[in-house]
Amino acid sequence: MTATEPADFVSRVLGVVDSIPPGRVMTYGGVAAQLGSRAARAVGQVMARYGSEVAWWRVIRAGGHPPIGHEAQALPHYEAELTPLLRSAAGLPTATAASATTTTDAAYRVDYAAARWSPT
DNA sequence: TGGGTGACTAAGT
DNA sequence: CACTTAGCCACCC
Repeated sequence: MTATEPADFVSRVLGVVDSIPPGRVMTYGGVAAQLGSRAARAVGQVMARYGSEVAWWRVIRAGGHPPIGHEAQALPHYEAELTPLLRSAAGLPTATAASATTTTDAAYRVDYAAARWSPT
């Protein structure tokens, strides 16, 4: 009921994410692009609310960094799916203290160049 | 109905 | 490559 149908964006985003095969990753912007929108942030919001039911770890940011606040949670998932990963600084974390401000601080990164997947 | 937030992106330094 | 600033879109209260 109501005018807004929950199957507008949420179901569509979840559908695309669920459509991503194991060992592959897609950026928020890529998922949003499949929906015909550029609301990469909205996709992240949907994931935060309903992502619990989908492979959110298969969805990463443009730079190849995993979702903020969930890097440690996604890491074991990537290893389980054999997703191509890259160690920060070629294996040795710079350990240059914490960035503090926004952005990530993950000690690893996803090889989006090799794991990026595009829908047929 | 309106305002604020955010699992983002791109460009510049 | 990493950090900073500005822009955009959809969802939540």
